[in-house]
Amino acid sequence: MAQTTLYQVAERAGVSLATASRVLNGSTRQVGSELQARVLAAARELRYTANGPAQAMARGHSNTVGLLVADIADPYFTQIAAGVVDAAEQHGLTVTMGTTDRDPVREIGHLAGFRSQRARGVIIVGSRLVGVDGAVAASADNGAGEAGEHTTLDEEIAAFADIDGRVVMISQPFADLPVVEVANQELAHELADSLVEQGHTTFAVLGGPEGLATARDRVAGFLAGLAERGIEVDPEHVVAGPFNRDGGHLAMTELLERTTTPGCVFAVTDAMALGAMAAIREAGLVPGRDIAVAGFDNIPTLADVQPGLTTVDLPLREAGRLAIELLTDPDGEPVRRVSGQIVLRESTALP
Amino acid sequence: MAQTTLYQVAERAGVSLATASRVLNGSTRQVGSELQARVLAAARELRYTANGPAQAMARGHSNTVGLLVADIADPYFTQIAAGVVDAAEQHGLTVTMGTTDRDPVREIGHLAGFRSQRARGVIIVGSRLVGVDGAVAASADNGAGEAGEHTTLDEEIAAFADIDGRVVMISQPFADLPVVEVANQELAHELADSLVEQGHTTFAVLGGPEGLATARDRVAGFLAGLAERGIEVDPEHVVAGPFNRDGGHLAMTELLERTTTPGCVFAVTDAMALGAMAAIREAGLVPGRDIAVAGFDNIPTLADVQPGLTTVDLPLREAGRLAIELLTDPDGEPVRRVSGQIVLRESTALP
DNA sequence: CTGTTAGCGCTTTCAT
DNA sequence: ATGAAAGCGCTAACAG
Repeated sequence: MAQTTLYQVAERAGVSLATASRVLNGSTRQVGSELQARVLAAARELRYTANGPAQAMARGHSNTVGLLVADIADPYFTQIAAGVVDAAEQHGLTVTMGTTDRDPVREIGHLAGFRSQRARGVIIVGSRLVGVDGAVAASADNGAGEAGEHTTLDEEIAAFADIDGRVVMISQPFADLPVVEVANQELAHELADSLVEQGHTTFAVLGGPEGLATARDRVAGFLAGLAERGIEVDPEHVVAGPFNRDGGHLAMTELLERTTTPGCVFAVTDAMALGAMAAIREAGLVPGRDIAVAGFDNIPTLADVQPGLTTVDLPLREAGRLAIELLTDPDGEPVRRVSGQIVLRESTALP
Repeated sequence: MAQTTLYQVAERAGVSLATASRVLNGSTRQVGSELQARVLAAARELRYTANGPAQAMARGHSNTVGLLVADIADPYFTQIAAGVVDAAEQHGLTVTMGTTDRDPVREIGHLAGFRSQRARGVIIVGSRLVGVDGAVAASADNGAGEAGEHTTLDEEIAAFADIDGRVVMISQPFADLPVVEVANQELAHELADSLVEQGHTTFAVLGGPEGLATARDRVAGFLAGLAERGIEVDPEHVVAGPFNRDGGHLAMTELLERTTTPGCVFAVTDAMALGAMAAIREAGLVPGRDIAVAGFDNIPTLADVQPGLTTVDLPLREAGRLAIELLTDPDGEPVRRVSGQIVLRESTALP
């Protein structure tokens, strides 16, 4: 037996399709309590469940929001996603996921896919590579399978406006899109302050890829904080690497091969810090004793390990929640900002 | 300007709607290369993107698959999700997420939601509480907002069959549903073997909640492995607790309050092991030296910490991939099995 | 407050 | 191989 349709419900309740619709979908129109009760009863008896696609088609949009992240297995994204999914559920929205692996082509492809689904909006989670946005030609690809076409992010975003969809960013501003900003720069600055106050005097920085705004901001903020305290960092001691555990390992290894070993290393990400610590151990040194290490993000799993990693705690779930707010409240403040908190632990405690 | 419709494409290409549809949607029907080219060109020029909901309505189902997990921030689920999303993308499917927090009511609610979306299928990721399934009455709730109704998991699954949707499980069998099984019991058994071989003689077990099949299987397998080696575990030394970091902490704390301290503690989850190690430290002991600790799952973030945690590596991404296979290939073997690998590290190395 | 009636954009028989 | 036309289930004017 197929699913019950609204028509069947209306029939059984002895009302018109329109009335049944009005009762069951929370329309603004009022319905007499008598009929209302009958419709409700009929719906229950028939186990009526609305046909989403049909509603979406009639209304012009679904109640889906797309979530675009670089890697869904990364604790950073995962926490944001948790906030998004949570808030979405409260708003009666369902979230569909796409992973980009930081590939602008895939990003645009997913955007086209979400648009094809007539998503209410999409959330793009930061750490996008900058400087490649508008310039990238991508072959968009939707479920219907159409001819390859060339589009840019801007065009894709404009296309979203056509279907009354909203695109919001988390952590990385883009054009005039609503955005949940993370105080990367300020927090990195604060972290530098704290580290200097703890007594550290020589530093190195493990930055992410050049094009990553998040990484760049954290590095900049950190160096600025140091500079303010009169500490210069040898450019040789600022080394870039992929934005993950292996990147940290790589960068740290490279750093250790150079002559002077810094007293304290700041990795722009906890994951990178993890890799860095591994590299330090492989070099026969003890992280937290021979070389202090600090990270950024405060990923939960690391809260209990030894030595505790000094890092910056970010309200990532909250950021996800705010993104949904941005999406559902078109008239609210389009720029939300979340800050964070320095977490000092043993990895940077001086003997 | 609104989105281009198929009709506009057909018009511009000078063909019928049907022909345009056949060219653009990969129908089985053939179209002359001449017209085909014209349609393709028109689609490209007009930047045509199919209207998903319309297609879903006409076809009777969307190309969405629902993914149901307990907690999207948990590394365990996160890895599975990564595999699912990956494989789904390759099959041209999009995945929409729901979190249940192990609440059967929410589980059923999401199932109804996915059904309402006319999902092609849904993947329920294990660690469901058993013994409550068929019996739980839940008020399902779909986007259209209907009257509250009472449904059971079985009914919800049956309803899915009505829309030609498939429900598959990961890690926990249910009814006759296709399932990706994880060799929890066997691996726990093996782990016990390895630990005994390493020289451990007295054990304690930090199990999850009673109703969790995954937890139960791991405990059972572990105890069986020990028994086979002639080692009995005092029932007092098998303590249950929530399936997460805090649960491990709780259980370990409880354990430490009892008189005899075991030589080795097996936590059924890495997360619990983490909590346990914290508790051990709080008691002034050193995990890996005073008390050996082993976990299960091999969550990536923990690979680099000290002491390295002995655990069992599970091909979770692969499990996710297999679930999509189960969904897309109705005629394949309905029971897939993934095993894993013991990973011995310092946390259980005897001095 | 309730019912009638067009569509929404696409797929799919059924003819030709 | 191509086209005409009938829905898919629901919403939203538009009339009472």
